[in-house]
Amino acid sequence: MFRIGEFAQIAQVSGRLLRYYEELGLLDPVHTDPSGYRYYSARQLPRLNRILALKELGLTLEQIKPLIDGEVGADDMRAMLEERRTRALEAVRMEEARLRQIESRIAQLDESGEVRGADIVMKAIAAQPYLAATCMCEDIDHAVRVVGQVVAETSARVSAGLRDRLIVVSRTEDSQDRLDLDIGFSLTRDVDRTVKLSDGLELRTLELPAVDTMATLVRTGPAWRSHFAFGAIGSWIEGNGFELAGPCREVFLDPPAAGAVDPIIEIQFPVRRAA
Amino acid sequence: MFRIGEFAQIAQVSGRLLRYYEELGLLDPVHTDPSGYRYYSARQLPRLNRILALKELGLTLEQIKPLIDGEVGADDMRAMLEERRTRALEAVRMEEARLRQIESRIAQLDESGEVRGADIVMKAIAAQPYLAATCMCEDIDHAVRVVGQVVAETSARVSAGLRDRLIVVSRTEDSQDRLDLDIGFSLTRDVDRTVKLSDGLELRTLELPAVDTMATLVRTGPAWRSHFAFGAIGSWIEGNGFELAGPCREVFLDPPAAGAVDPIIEIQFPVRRAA
DNA sequence: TGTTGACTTTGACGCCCCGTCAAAGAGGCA
DNA sequence: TGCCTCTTTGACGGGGCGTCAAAGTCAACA
Repeated sequence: MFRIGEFAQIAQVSGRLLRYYEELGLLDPVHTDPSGYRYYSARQLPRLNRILALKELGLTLEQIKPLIDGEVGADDMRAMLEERRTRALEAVRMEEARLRQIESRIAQLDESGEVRGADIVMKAIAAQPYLAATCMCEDIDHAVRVVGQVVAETSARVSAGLRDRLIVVSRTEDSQDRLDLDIGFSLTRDVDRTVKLSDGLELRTLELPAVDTMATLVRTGPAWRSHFAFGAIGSWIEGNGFELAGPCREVFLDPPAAGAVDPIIEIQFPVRRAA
Repeated sequence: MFRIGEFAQIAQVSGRLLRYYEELGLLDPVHTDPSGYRYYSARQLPRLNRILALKELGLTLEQIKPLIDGEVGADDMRAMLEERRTRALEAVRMEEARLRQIESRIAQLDESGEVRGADIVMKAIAAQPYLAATCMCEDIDHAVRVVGQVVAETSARVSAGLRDRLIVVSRTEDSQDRLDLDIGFSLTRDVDRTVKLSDGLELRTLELPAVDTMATLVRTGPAWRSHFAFGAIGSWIEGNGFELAGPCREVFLDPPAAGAVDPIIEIQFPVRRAA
């Protein structure tokens, strides 16, 4: 029979923990004397160790309680372990991703003295209805002009209420010299209609698919500077063990009406873990 | 200018989080009207995203605060990142170990329907002074007799106060058929003396070295059953990616005086990560 | 102009597993 | 008897918000 201090020392735990486990009904002392002193026996060590071992597996004390009381069959035990395994695998991957991100940033500090892509964030984006015109543009300036045209004509022609935010989707490959774009607005309601604009442009309803892992970066400034943002996000994707998984999007978050003042644009790249 | 709900939706965070960050001084709304409504601008997204990105790296909000306010130079930033990298690496290894343990237990359930080695726990053991006799024993029975002899003669001959707990250290290799043992007591004080016992045995002061990673298992029952416990701990070590790193110990936790009643023994194996 | 109904406010509690501190009592040694 | 160590109960804290409650605001529609 040991008092709590000695027992704690043998088991390499704190007295506080033993009291807490008693409170939870996980491990009662074999005897408590009238003054309140707790007494433990060496024969309780296997039970305590079983608790600690299960805790190591990542189970909560709540989950451990029925397990050590033998109130659970092998099947339930298996199910719990399988579930824990899934979570643990997930945790390993998350920690590895975290590690890659940290190392990527250290590398950036080392080579440039500053951190680019400091504000790249991964999100999940839900599917959304989309009313857009498809257009092959010669160059950036051409694209900017078409965007202005679409904004102006759409706000005039399309009834209010279903317009939400201006989005440009770019299916452009690096190798191409022309830009393959969709230019239009995401919708708040699911509407099916077609709108003809001037210069042969035509708005059609499409659906922007959901993307679970979307690398996003918010930038501002004139259009020709978007080049830098794309570069940053590209090296971030590479440095963090991802690869491109679809066409990128540019979401205009600020007043899309006034084309003059610096727009705020969120660039979105669908990505997946590189093989 | 967005109200909190819309801004939260754009940034894919909760309103609660935005209020919390304001409370911490991480991100103030651009404007708060007399009724208390908060208003945010799209231009605050980069700042919010920077916070979120740093949080992804595992920094605490406390640490992030000076970083986004630009009150920290590149050197301090580097130091923080290096420190985080160390921690992240550690976390990866811990999660991997956890995963191995879980999988090892699932495998045990699959092949035997029960979990052996359920109560194996890793501890760090500090160095401790040790007063012991070295003895080559023919077999287990011989060892048990010598242990009884050492216990009886030591408790009679050695002054009280420096005796603590009976420990048997076994340097025996699997291939050998004789047991190479140290049998003696750990000491509470550092004493240097030699004690002669009968049958040519001699107690000398040694030091049990500290072990950082010690796999331990508490068992009870007669000596010949220790075989099973050793088997369990052996397969645990293998199944969890460790390997043996030194002589094992048996620590008698119960009254070492009475040799008859089932002793409670903690078996300790020094281990290291397998290469 | 009133009435919804959706949104927002502050405030508080909860979570998970204890570490840590405080004040007061108990046990053991000189 | 005095003193020192150990133990008791009780409470707070922490990290990063989620969640609920009660009350106030806003915009749209009848």
